[in-house]
Amino acid sequence: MGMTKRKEKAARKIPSPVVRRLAKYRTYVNDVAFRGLKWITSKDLAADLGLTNATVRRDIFYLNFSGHTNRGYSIENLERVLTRVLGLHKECDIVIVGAGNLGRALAMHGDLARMGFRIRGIFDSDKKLKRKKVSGLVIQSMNALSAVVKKYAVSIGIIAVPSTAAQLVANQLVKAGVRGVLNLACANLKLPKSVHVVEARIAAGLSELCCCVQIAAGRESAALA
Amino acid sequence: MGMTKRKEKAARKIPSPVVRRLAKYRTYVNDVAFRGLKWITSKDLAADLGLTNATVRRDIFYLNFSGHTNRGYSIENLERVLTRVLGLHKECDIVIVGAGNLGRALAMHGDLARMGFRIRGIFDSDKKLKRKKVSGLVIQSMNALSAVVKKYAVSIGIIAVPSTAAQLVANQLVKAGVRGVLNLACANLKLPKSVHVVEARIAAGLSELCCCVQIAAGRESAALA
DNA sequence: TAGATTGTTAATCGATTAACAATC
DNA sequence: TAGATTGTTAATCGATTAACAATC
Repeated sequence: MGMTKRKEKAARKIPSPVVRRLAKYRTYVNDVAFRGLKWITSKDLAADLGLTNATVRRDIFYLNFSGHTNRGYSIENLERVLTRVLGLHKECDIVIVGAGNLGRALAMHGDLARMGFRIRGIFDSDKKLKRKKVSGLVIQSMNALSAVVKKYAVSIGIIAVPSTAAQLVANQLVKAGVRGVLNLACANLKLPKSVHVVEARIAAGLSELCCCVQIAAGRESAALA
Repeated sequence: MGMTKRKEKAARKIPSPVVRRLAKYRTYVNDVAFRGLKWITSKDLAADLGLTNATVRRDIFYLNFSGHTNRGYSIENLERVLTRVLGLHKECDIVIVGAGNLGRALAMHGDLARMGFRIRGIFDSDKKLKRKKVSGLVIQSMNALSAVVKKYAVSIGIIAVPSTAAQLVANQLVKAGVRGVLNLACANLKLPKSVHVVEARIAAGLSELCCCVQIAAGRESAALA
């Protein structure tokens, strides 16, 4: 294969807790770069993100990226490496299924465009929405999904339909050929292991918070008693 | 205190990976209850959610809830216990900050109302939106936030503003007195440890998927070579 | 009864953290 | 130089899984 030792090292799989933090690091360095900073230490990065400096160095170790003694990491270079590792250095084609409030909100979402996600189509089974426009895109019927996914080699689909329809839509997306799914619905999707699923956890996140604040409240009243 | 041994056991803190799965279990049992099932085994639950039966039993063990040999768990009772543990047995008051597309989409979101989340206010700093209505609620200026949070003892705030404003809004929510924050923006919030933060991970989730599908694609082409 | 399933402990696995030599 | 900081290994911690007695 002619691969150098160095490349082999870089290619080993990054554990998903680390990937999740890398996305945070990228948001962070993006932000501090904008504010004009040039260098960041593992200590400062950790403090700002609520982590330990050991975790930060361990994570960056996966990137096969080097910092400098006494100065830390070059923000510009770290941003470039993180962007590349996360696959954000090239545009990424996505589709949105569901043109209700949530789907339309995402289609119009500035952050996504800024990060290089290109929305190649928005679909809805509701005939009444067909041919209406959202953010420059014409809403299409579900029949058109497969052709669009193939035409643009779309790798990621966003599910923004009611939870009752989520599994059905997920199946259609997978059949059409997407490799990853972002699920905004409150539903447990059952998909082949080859397809990556990320939950946006809106409803589930609120449940979790509800649980946490309840426990916290209980502790407080117990402490007062 | 007169607490029985049993109660003490139930009160011990549930680790957050477990809480996250409990929310999944609840969605699941809610669904199968609707379909008329009465009993579910740890084996079937695990298979449907992509877990091991050991994990399911270990998790339910935290609930201080008993199943039945040979039959598994009563779906009705499990649903009740999960609902209570997650704090969804009583209505939960929330506010939404940001009345853009995303904020309005959430305000109109059926799942949240169905789960017992009561939206007590929607706020935006944009004067042009003031007094407009969303889903029966009048959009209010940020000045009104604190009074509403106090009046209804709101414990959770949803951040649906552009990422540049997220930290500022988070600070305002915490100052107003919320105990938990659901963050829909792509920003790393820095808040007191006493405040629980859950990330909806829309942009971050897409990054993660982008990273995963890219690696998967690389593997495939490597396999072909 | 034999088989299925739970409840619970102990073993395993993986992620985080501590430690520290190397370096500037 | 002394001090700060990285890169990397080893130790620790916590979560998941395996195992199995108890039970129906």
